[in-house]
Amino acid sequence: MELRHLRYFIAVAEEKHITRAAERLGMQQPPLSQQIRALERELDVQLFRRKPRGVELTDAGSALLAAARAILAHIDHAFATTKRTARGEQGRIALGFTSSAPFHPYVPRIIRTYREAFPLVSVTLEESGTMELIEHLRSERIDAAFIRSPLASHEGLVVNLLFQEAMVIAVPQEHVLARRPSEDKALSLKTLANETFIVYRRHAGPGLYDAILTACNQAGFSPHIGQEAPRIVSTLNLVAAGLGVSLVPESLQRMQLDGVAFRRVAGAAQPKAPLYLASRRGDASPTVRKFLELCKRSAHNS
Amino acid sequence: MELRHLRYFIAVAEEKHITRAAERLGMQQPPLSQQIRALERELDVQLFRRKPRGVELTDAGSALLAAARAILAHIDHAFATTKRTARGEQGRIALGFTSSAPFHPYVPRIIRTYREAFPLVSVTLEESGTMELIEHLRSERIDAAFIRSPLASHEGLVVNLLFQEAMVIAVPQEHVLARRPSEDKALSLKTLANETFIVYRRHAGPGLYDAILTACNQAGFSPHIGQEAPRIVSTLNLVAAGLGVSLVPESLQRMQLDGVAFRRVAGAAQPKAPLYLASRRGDASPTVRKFLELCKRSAHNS
DNA sequence: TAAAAATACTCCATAGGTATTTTAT
DNA sequence: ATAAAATACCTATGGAGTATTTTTA
Repeated sequence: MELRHLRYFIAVAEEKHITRAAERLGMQQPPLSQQIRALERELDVQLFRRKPRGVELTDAGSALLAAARAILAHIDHAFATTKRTARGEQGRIALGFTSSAPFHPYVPRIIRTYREAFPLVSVTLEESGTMELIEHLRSERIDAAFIRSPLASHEGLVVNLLFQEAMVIAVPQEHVLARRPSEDKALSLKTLANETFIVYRRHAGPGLYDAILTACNQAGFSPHIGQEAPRIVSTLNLVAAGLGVSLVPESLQRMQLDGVAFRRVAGAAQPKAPLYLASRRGDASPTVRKFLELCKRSAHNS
Repeated sequence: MELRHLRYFIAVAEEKHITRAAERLGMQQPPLSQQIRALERELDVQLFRRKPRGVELTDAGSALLAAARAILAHIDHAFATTKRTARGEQGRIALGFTSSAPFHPYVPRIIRTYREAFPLVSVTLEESGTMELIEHLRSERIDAAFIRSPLASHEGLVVNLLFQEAMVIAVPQEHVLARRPSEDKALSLKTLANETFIVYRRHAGPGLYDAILTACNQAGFSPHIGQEAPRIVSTLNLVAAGLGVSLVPESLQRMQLDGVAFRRVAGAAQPKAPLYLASRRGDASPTVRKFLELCKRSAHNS
């Protein structure tokens, strides 16, 4: 059995006339008769009754006609889906986030833009610690992850810098530094030299931890590290509870957390928090490639 | 595109190895490679990544694999349905009845037996007057009808006698004939010579009408015809109302209608009510043919 | 008897086979 | 260096064409 048989069968069934069907198919009557008979012999079923002015479908032929059309439609559909998948227009993509990433305005914007551009791709999102995200990337549980650490050393992964944003000082609302009147709501880092710092756990993702240490060292002091929070957002809860101060990406200000005051860092040397996109090196999935392209384009245009 | 391409594609996708897939397919590697490439060229999609130790599916290939399996299953299913249809095991059949037919015990039994033997055939039933049934047979609204008139003259239809059953006398319960004590509950037809007869309308189906007239004529009188009922069952309602007497198929006794008494016909010459099965001459539908065969077998065994 | 399908045959396109080269790790 | 896929070329099956016969209302 080949699709040819079904195509020929449909033509004959529609024309009720082998000679006319052969014309429509651009062939001669005898080979068409032969193929129809071959189909009937293979199925061991009479599909047409031969009449002196054409042919007519038997009951079995009618049943096959409906099915044959559905089968050809099924094939068309399968081919269209295959092509869309090859163009990255259809499929699945799983994305990971470290907890601070969704606050960066570009990240939700990228996701929204991607979903609008590729509505047939089902997108799943997962929030997790940076190290877990790296592990999930390797195990193909996710396809790309927004993280705050470069971690370029990881074999088989690529990490691209998407954005840099300023870091801001977070202090408890009741803290003396929050009350100090200030024209531009800025504080120099040096004023924090004797404060306790709340940081994001280094082994859960060293990016921000190292950024804070570097900034303090450049400001001329080595910070006193207090509690280490398991997630970036919990850093702010600890600050709100009065356990210390921190330096966090400025986009976290939109959390509107009671008990925390934010202050810009005074001076020219603004500490920066990077946002990276991690993915598998050489990932061949067109879906993922299209997503990475979109992210890089977005980063470039900002 | 031919089914060959899908079959080959599935084999290669499952083996992840063109050479092994070729072995499994009983062919050589180069033609298989060629067919796979032809499929990729036709779809304009890369389905496999060639690796030094075999091949692996691309995303598009995975999408096609699932679809290709579904398509082959679709074809298998279509062929099975076609074969069952050719054997009369699947499809539809529409049956008609004149109103008295369902009371004959063999008729519901035949329908039940048929449905058990051919559970995939959907059976629809319709009750109507004999002439309407004949018309619906011609217009292919129904495929076979149980009627009480031979009507063999109808061009293009075949009418087979299935059963003969005795006719019984129906008299109003309060009628003097119903009260007359009788050993065997029989009455001779002659005792009805002066009664008014309720009959089933001749133009709605002449079978019973003519049977009654013939029986009375043979008994030596010409019956006085009163009201003509539009359906056989309404004949009994008119008898119950005291408007006359009638001769009806004995199976109608199971109606248990208040106000009507039944009496066997005394004597050797029992009038008979026939039950016929009408169908289109040369109906090629295997479904219908199987049903007719079953009916004839049932009639023969009774 | 006439229209259409079936049969008998011929041809050739292409699926499949054989031998070899290229590729990728 | 090696396994596997690709390429080149050849063969032959069978799909399609031509001529004719058979079928049936």
